Amino acid sequence: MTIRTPGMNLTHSLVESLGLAIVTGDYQAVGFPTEAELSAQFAASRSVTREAVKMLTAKGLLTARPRYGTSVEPEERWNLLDPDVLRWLLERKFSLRLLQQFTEMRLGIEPEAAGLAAINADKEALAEVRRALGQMRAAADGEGDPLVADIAFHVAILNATHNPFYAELQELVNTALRISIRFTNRIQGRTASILAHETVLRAIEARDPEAASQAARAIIVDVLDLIRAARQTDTA
Amino acid sequence: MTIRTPGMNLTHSLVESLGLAIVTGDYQAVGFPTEAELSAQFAASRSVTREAVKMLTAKGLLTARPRYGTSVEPEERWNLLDPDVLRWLLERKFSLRLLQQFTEMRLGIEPEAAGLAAINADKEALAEVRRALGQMRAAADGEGDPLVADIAFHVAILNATHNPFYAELQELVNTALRISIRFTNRIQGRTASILAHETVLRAIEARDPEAASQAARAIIVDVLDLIRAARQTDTA
DNA sequence: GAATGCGCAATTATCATATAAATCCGGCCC
DNA sequence: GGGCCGGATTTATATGATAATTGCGCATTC
Repeated sequence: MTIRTPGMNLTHSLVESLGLAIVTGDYQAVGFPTEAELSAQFAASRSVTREAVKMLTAKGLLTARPRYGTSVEPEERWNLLDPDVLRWLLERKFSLRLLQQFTEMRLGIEPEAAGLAAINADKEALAEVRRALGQMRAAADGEGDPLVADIAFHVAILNATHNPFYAELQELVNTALRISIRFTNRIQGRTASILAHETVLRAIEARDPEAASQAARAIIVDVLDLIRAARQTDTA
Repeated sequence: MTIRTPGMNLTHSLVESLGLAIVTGDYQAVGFPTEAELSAQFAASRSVTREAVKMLTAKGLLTARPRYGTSVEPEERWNLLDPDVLRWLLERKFSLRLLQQFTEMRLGIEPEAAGLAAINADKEALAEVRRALGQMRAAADGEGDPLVADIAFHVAILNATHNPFYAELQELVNTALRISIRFTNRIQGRTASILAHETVLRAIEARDPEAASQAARAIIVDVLDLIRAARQTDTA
């Protein structure tokens, strides 16, 4: 617990613990501990407790009012796209429903990003995408982690858009892919289709937004169908 | 300055001032004031200053280390999709480039959302979309604010997806639309095309994702072309 | 008996001060 | 020249006190 981790001070560790607990649903909407209780519980001073609560407030997870106390905000107010909140969401129990929602989001983002990349990508950005594809090929031959390579490919495309809002979604795609691949591997020994990824790259290189978009979309639709099928049999 | 605004305490007001200043670029990467300087500058105690800095840290705008001081994070680390950060971005000087990036983002989000809405929308969500379209029609006859109605329409579709990640982007779409419409009105007396919006609604009602997606896309592509044309003449 | 206003109490908000920890910088030692 | 050490600066944490906010119960009034 008291491991000395650089950049991991007491406040930060409180934020992590509380954030994870809140997202997991450990606290009901009412009855969140008071400052005094939290301080006692974590053996921290009120300053630290208050600063941690403020950080969680900034992420939309908490709200505090005098006399009333601190309480968990309804889920609609959470900043789901905040990297921390997203990570906490991932670290809690696996959920097919959540994975589907992640993936539906990717379906909006990535095809359009690929199209935009076909328009905007410069030499360096293109090189990065190529490098990631190379890593995927190497991983297929047993050299390197296929998961890392796959993620690098998708992230490289987001960056190639040169649009900061798409770049912002790296975290989401990263998260979605990690649990996605964990899931698809469980279903079948499927490895990421290198051919499909190569098609995306070729379209971007050819400066063909429409084709890039279609190719990227195909990859995700494939995954989404798997997930929907799995949910069907789960609930059936 | 000391207006008693509910839910607008000293810490919050500090967060607003600093957040806006940072996003506007008033502070260079190095040379951000120390806690002591900030406290003096805003006539607040160190606790308040520290808590404000923590909230901005939680949004990715700042970072603090002992001895080194507090400094502004590079723009890539900002949580651009945080509602507050987004709002500060809007409140700073108008920029065609930023508007284009907002709109490119909408191009990823909204068509897919419309498609998803065609699959998932329930009675209530559909009614909300219809209601917004009604408001747009009324506004065209001079009854009510057309901007509000237009935004309500787009937001209603995001909610109709029943996917919390799309719902999360209400703020972005809201922001983008507000400056977008301010801009398009400046270019020409164009009012939002009710026909185009109606096409989206009909497709959703018909449970036709493909058509809904296409129709939503058409609306945004239209705006994007305007913006790109304007940027062309600006830089030419 | 119901509505209204008042005051108590609980909780966060703010302030003030003190101490600890981290780390940059300069100088010293080898 | 390079590594080690100490001082100084800044944030991190602790602590205690006071102010502001507001839910809730009680009394008061009609």
